[in-house]
Amino acid sequence: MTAAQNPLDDWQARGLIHQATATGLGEAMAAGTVTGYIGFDPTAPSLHVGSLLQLTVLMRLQRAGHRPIALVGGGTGLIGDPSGKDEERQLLDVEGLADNLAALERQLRGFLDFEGELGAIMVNNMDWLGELNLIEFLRDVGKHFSVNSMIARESVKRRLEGRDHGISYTEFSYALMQAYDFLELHDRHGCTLQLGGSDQWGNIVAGADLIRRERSAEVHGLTTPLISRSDGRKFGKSEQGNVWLDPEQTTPFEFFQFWLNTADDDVAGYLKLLTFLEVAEIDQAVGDAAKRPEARQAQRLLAAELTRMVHGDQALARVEQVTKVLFGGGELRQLDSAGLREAFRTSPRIRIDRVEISTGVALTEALVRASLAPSKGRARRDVESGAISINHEVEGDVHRELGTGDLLPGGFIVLRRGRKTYCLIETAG
RNA sequence: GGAGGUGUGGCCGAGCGGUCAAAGGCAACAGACUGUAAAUCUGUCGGGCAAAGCCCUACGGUGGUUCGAAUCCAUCCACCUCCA
Repeated sequence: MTAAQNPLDDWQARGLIHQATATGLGEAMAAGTVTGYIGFDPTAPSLHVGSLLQLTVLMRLQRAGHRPIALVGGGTGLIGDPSGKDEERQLLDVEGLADNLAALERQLRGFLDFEGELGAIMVNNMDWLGELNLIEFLRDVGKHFSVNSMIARESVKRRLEGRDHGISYTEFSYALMQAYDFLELHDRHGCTLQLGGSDQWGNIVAGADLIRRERSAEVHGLTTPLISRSDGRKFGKSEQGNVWLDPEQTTPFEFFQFWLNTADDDVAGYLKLLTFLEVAEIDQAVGDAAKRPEARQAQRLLAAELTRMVHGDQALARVEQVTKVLFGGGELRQLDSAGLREAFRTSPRIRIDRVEISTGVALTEALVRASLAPSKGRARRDVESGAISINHEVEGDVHRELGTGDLLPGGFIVLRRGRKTYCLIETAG
């Protein structure tokens, strides 16, 4: 582990800092090890790309020689954070939450180093929130919170004004829980820094205030900006919905493609926010890429860096191979069976009986079964408009049947609709 | 409690007895162009089939009137506006 350093200048240069407490965080970081935490909500069984920024911030903290704490909200998850929400949340049920927590912890462990002197720490706030005594909590913690200032907070105010929204006492209390988390981590692990997205600022400051009052200690808070898109749409969603870090939910191929499709205007910012490449290196790469925008080198760099970080070198290599075969030209027949299998490892696939193939399967039928078309009528229209290709060759005949002659080495057929939608047919039996 | 209005395809919105699987717009899908981009243009856009045709399902629910209903009537449901 490297000696502690102050990474704030670098963070500033990357645009990572949205708001920070005015106190001497930089000095503290230069002087010695700082322990900082970020909380992750167990609202889903996987993190998605929206959490990636927080994740990398913890990694940066560790790389700069400080100790990161990853907190999973086993307790707060039962309450629900009103920040940034217009409506009261559906309470999560206990079993679902337990599954989410386990998955979340598993993921987080993959990104941080838990070994050694400055090893990361994993905590679950259920461990202390679950044991709280209501009377004591209200006396010790509640006493430090003024309802007057709590209702002045933007996230609460919005909910008080909207006559059809409202906010329950449950969610109103959320800020106290999170503030208490900070205090608890301060006591348990000497944590003096809380990081988070810009929507967490209020909760973070509440925690810092609590610590100042209860422990007379000065602690720090820092928030990252919301990742935006130049076209104004919400970051983190593809056509298929959320982009998850779990390869079961979003395949490495889809993950890679998501980043590869980043708009030119966004790519430099994302590289700085999310990758560990040096700022100068990024500027250089983006500058070079701009000379030949069609090659989209900057997007390739971004996609490669993040795919490697989340899914590993092997997955990246596979994904790049798939990308090359799918978008680089039609050399499908040159690939041997193993290569094909590898290239389409992450593609959707269906099985069709070998016997069935040998007697002929209508193309329209196959398209429906492959989920490339919702109905045969639709499949027919797609074929007529030249959208469908078999093994990378456009097929315009509606009455075309798939037969053994279409099988690639290894017994596959590659069906494609449009440019980007694929399905692999495997034969079985 | 009283008066009135509205409910149409993923969304908005026309239609107000047959020619309506329902104008138009948006979204979506595909094609051309391109950089696996944006914009633009073109086509498609409920489902099925031996398909320029036929059949099924569909205009909030149910039940009627009619040769025939998204369109008329009754009733129920939902939402909205106004009055008190």
